[in-house]
Amino acid sequence: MISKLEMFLALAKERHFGRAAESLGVTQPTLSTGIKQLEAQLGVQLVRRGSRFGGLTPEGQRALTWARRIVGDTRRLREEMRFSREGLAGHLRLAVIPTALTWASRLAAGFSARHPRVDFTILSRNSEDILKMLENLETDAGVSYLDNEPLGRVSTAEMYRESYTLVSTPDHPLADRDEISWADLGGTRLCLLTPDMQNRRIINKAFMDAGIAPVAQMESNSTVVLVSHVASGGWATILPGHLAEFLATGHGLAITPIRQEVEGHAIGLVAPYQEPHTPVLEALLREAAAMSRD
Amino acid sequence: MISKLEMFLALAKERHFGRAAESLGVTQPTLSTGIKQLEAQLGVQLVRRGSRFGGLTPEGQRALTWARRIVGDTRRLREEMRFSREGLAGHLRLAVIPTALTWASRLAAGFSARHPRVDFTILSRNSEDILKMLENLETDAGVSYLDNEPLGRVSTAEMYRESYTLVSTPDHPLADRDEISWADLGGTRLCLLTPDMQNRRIINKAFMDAGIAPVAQMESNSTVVLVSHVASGGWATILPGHLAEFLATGHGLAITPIRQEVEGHAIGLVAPYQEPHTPVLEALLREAAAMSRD
DNA sequence: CCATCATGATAGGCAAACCCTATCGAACCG
DNA sequence: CGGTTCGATAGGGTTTGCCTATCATGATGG
Repeated sequence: MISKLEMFLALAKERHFGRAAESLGVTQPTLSTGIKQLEAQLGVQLVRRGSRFGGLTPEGQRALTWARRIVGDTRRLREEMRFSREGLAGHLRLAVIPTALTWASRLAAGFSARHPRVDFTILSRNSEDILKMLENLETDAGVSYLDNEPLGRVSTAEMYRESYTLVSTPDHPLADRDEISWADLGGTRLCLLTPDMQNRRIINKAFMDAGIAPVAQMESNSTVVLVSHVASGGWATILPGHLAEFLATGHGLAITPIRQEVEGHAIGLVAPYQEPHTPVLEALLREAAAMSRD
Repeated sequence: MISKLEMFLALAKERHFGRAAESLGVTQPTLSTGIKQLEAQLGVQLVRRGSRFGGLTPEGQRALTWARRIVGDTRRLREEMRFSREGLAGHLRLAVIPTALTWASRLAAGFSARHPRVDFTILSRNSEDILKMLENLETDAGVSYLDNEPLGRVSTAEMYRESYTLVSTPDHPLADRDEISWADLGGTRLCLLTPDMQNRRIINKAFMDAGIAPVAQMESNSTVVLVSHVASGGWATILPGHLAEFLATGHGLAITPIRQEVEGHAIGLVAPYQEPHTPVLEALLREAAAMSRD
């Protein structure tokens, strides 16, 4: 039964019988009959079929929600038992927004020091993808904005709050100011994250609130690109303070704080909501919460 | 896998291999190997074994929580698919505190009128048992106090608030008063519910607050017994107003309201918390919430 | 101290389920 | 119309599941 549900999840994700089968390491006929049996057991059609995959039926959509929960909880059960057998050990997958990568790395390093037998995969993703990955069981936890988008059923632990800085070459007209405001940035040639990043949308909003239009003449989904462009001259970018410091050191760049009217957006760990949590997630949430107190 | 988890649930409940097997309709060796396989798959021992069942290990306790969720969600998945196939039809099990039985019956009757193909089992239980039954998947929903005990992870819909009355023979010294207070009941020979019922504990507390000691000379877990004792003469009992009216009519008994200082305890539907709910539970919760507005 | 009982584990055999390879049939594409 | 993609179906070997029968171990009691 559970293996059928896993097949169903794979099919819903891949939207293709062959690829779904391959992703599970079974052949296409196996998956095909598996789905058919699942439909027979539940007594409803889950998948629309023509001569190819035609999407889920409404019942299929509904069943998908339950399947995710059941399969997710089963994996968590297994994981938890493995932990009680081997102690905190295994693999943790983290999906992180680009501007929080240094914090995620600190989080993982700290956790790793305490629990040396846990290893990590850290992926850079935008905040929307992170939520999708949590839903699809493709990541164990995320690091993202906590207060800005509907997060759904998740547990969170705040790690820090963002404040922004202008990163520029020292000869930039604003570079020697102690502090600037968003409005000061009116004519600056900027290099910013792509609009699928929430950070970019926050910056856009800050510009709008200041009554000026954003002028992103160069976009990237990587903060490394932003800073290397700034270093190559003629550009400036806006980054959270901690990240600016990390990336700009050694390149002879100037960092100028931008005045903040309200408290910055909270950033922290996001994990699928469960009662109870597995021991690793519990420990990771504690570790993340501890960082905010430093 | 899921069938193994069901075996594990049955074993945890029965605490006996043979009976657990019987309750599932399999033989004892089947269940025995099933548990053994589950332990092998999870890599931990779940059950302590001597020559007989020796309780769950700590890992087993932990696994039990997950197993309940996984098996419960699987049943809900099946149920929901059945509903999308056949419409609202099937069987709904309700566990109800004795003093709310008439309301539960109204709830079920109203629901039944709207959804004729759903039938009911209504069991009278104390509030503690109701929570246990919800946990063990032995009932689909309960009707109980909402504001008094830790309810755990449940959804609720308030139906009404209790107010108490004295039920007595007309010759009782308090019977002709418009309203009495708890303190007035000092010397009365009372017939009350057993102390495992929360209603009784509430009454005890009311007496304590009024500075008098409860004098229950006759106890029962059935309100029918209470009222029939009152009718047989020489006794009085305390019941929620609605129930007093229902049970006392036709027996020539007097009903005297007891003055209430604060708003009465909320009573309502209690269902396992899930996101999303199954269609039946959704409908039942709506039906229950609607009753409070009448 | 031995006979009996209760309880769970183990062995052997049969049936069902599972998953593979091979193949088919329908839609789509140039 | 020939080629290609995609999912369904058929047949067969292997595995799993469940049953009956039996065994091993403590507890119970005379």
